[in-house]
Amino acid sequence: MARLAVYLRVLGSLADGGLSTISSEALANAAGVNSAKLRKDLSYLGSFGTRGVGYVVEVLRERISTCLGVTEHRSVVLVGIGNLGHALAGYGGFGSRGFRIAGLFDADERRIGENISGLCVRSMDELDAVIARESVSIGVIATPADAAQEVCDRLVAAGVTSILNFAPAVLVVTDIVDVRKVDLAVELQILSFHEQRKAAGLKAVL
Amino acid sequence: MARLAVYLRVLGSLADGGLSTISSEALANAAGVNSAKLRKDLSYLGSFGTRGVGYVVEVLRERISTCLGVTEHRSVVLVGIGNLGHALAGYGGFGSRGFRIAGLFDADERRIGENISGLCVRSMDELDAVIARESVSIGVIATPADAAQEVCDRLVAAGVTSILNFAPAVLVVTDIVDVRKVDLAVELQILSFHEQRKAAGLKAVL
DNA sequence: AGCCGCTTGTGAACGTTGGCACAAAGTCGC
DNA sequence: GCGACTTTGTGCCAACGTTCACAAGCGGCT
Ligand SMILES: NC(=O)c1ccc[n+]([C@@H]2O[C@H](COP(=O)([O-])OP(=O)(O)OC[C@H]3O[C@@H](n4cnc5c(N)ncnc54)[C@H](O)[C@@H]3O)[C@@H](O)[C@H]2O)c1
Ligand SMILES: NC(=O)c1ccc[n+]([C@@H]2O[C@H](COP(=O)([O-])OP(=O)(O)OC[C@H]3O[C@@H](n4cnc5c(N)ncnc54)[C@H](O)[C@@H]3O)[C@@H](O)[C@H]2O)c1
Repeated sequence: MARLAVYLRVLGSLADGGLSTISSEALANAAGVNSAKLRKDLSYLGSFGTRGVGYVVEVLRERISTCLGVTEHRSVVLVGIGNLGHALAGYGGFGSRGFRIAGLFDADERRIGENISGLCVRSMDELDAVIARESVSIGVIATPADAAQEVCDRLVAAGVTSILNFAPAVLVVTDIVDVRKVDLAVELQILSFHEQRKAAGLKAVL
Repeated sequence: MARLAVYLRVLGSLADGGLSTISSEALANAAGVNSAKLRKDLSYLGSFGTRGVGYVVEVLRERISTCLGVTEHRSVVLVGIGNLGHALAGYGGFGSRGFRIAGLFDADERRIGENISGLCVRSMDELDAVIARESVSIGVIATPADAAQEVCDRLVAAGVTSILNFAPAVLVVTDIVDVRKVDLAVELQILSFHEQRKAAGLKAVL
């Protein structure tokens, strides 16, 4: 479930706030979901809440972390260090969530060697070696759409089994490989769709 | 439905490729979905495919565009011009999908006046005026998580009714406002979760 | 013109997800 | 120690999304 990750993030802030236990009700509010749904989600991981009190924040965090598999730090490679790639490479949110950037790669010779917050942009030739050496299982694609499938194939061939794709392209992969895509334009169009609906509703009222 | 936007994008490439009609089967493959699902999606917009032939690409594009409300160019404002904000501001994908960036805003005085591909970073003081003047209905938040709710409130107060949030924070809003969030860490954790499952499955086989 | 094959549109079955509501269980106060 | 209150865990149902399967409709071919 996608919501587990959100719970984990909220629990993080709560732990920083010094709270040691929390009820499903409160956590559900903070995460923006129904409390019953939250309890059902947690019940998938086993039952370890204390009735009448709630959940111990630390225990819960650890349990969810284990389930998500972020206890052992996973390595990711980032391919395509353009506009977006730079932002991702410079983003601190990777490390704090249990992910390590094992390498930055780009096809453009001029970018190779560039240093971004401690990491050096590498040539695509080194991709296979780095993936094998650091046993990378996740690849992030931030290249233009035309190159996405090609890069994807290379990543899969090198042993990557999960891909996060920012390019507006549909990737075809073996079914042992998981692909998630983030498409800004799609998100905006969905919002636009709702705007459209709102406007239509308004007209209907008049 | 979120998939309409994907269909539209795929149709765009197909139109560039010179194709004039397409069957649900082919379009479904290109978009990575089931053909029955695609037909059902399209049937929501009315029935205008030709049996035995398929859909006329141009008609379909126009119909979906109208439905998504991207025919009239929508304006968006972008708040928080840091790492990510720069990438977004410099991204060409907005204009080509029917969105116009009406303004870039940041709280940091040092960023104000900065020029990013033809757009000038403005002070937050001008936010309300720009939103009103250009009748902006969509706001994009790329500030740190702490500032997200505050910025969100300002956007809503100024008249924005749809928000795309990149900050890892849960926003609370009136229910006339739509919020979509893009959270990189959550995406990675979901992939990590599947990796975990794969590893567990592997162990079960042994 | 009539038949044939292809493709759409949709009804019905299915699995999944979300939400209510309540019993079980544990804590806190007295 | 006991009762009352709080909160979890879950059974049940409704709604939604997905998939299959097929009849109806259209174009092309003869
Ligand atoms: N910038 C954004 O805000 C944004 C938002 C959403 C989606 N996207 C998408 O993300 C992708 C990247 O966007 P961008 O703005 O960073 O583009 P960009 O052109 O700035 O960067 C693309 C990078 O990919 C590299 N590249 C090209 N072909 C490659 C290959 N075969 N192998 C390895 N590297 C290769 C290029 O050298 C370049 O550095 C695009 O598909 C874009 O549509 C960008
Ligand atoms: N960089 C990434 O790849 C990435 C990926 C996913 C999510 N995010 C999230 O996106 C957000 C921005 O990331 P970033 O890397 O660009 O951070 P950043 O620190 O580089 O940029 C944040 C910008 O927001 C501005 N800002 C701060 N408070 C503000 C306010 N109250 N009003 C207006 N502007 C304000 C700052 O001046 C700064 O320019 C963060 O929440 C981050 O977690 C970033």
